[in-house]
Amino acid sequence: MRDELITEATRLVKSVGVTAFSYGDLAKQLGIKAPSIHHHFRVKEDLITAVAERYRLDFNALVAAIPEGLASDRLQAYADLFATTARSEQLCLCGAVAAEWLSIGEGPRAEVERFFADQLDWLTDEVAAGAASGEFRADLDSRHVASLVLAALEGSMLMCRAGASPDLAADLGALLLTMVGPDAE
Amino acid sequence: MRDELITEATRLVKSVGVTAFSYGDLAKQLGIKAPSIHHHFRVKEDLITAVAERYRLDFNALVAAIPEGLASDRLQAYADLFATTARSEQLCLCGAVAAEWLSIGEGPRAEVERFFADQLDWLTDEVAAGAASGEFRADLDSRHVASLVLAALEGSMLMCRAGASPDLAADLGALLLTMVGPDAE
DNA sequence: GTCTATACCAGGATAGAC
DNA sequence: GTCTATCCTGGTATAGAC
Repeated sequence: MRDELITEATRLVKSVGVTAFSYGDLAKQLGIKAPSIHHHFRVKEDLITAVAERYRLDFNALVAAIPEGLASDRLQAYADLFATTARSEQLCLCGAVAAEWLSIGEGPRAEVERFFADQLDWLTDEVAAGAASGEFRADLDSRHVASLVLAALEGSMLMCRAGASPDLAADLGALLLTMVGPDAE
Repeated sequence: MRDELITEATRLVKSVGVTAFSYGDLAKQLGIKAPSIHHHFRVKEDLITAVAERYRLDFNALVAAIPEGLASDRLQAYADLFATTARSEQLCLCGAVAAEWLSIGEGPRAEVERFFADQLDWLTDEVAAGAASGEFRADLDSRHVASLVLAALEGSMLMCRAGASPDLAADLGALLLTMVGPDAE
């Protein structure tokens, strides 16, 4: 049941946001009563913290499962992870939580910071590897490029809700690969 | 007073989000009582709509005031508009509203869509002009590049709250200019 | 145009029975 | 581990006086 609560809460946060979802919503979805949730998560902040932690771990597992190969293929696969979320009209969980930064507690904040740090680390390594192998242009700072990729993917999910194509995240991934490729011009 | 309400509500939404701010918070800041606000905005959705509309118009005015010159200078000035917001630990108002898309009404949604459409139109023209003049590489689709710029700037504000440098938005602007420049390699 | 008073509802959280 | 009952708080909104 604890797992199911986290799963459903994750879906709700990605859809409506942290403040806007209630224990009542969550209980209704799972066929239990709201106070029962307090047995598993004493206060709402504990639940959000657990949600963010599991999201980070699950996401890292998905990233780790990206097959070896060209850096460009791996980065496109990475962008597609976000594109999947965007197509379902949801946000990256950590993006949604970050948007309400001042309304959440310390626990969730620490998890979200860790999520972004993990993503930047992975992307930085990947971009650096592509540059080292000659697959990408070598005159750019890897960590800056990594930040650009992550920021663009997070932002694209916001824009998907406000009229942009559901394929925006995937398209931006492809465009970024063109731009970092050595065949500019 | 109506103007002051919109000004203060804008600040609150950019800081804590739409759902998390109340008429009570707003009233306290302005030294009046919460019910007085209903005289100016019958329901909260009306206020959010007005906030989003004014933000869009004001932002468009700032963009229109960017001096003529090189496309790269103009784009960097554009990025700096977002960087200013990021440095104050706030979000783009429309990014914040978009993050709570399912909790807001039709009025605010329409305004936010118009905001993003306006930004994409301006950026697309600017990128196309830079490409036409030889300032930027010409093999990229202007509208895609425009989407990338906007998504990256919106995303960078989220990341600023979660540990990223306050200068991230400005840095990404500079990086994007390097990447679209004709001097790749 | 702002106030007080108030209605009304919803959310978070606790206590204690089963 | 889930329930019912309950408390408290805070939020939106209305009515009507000033």
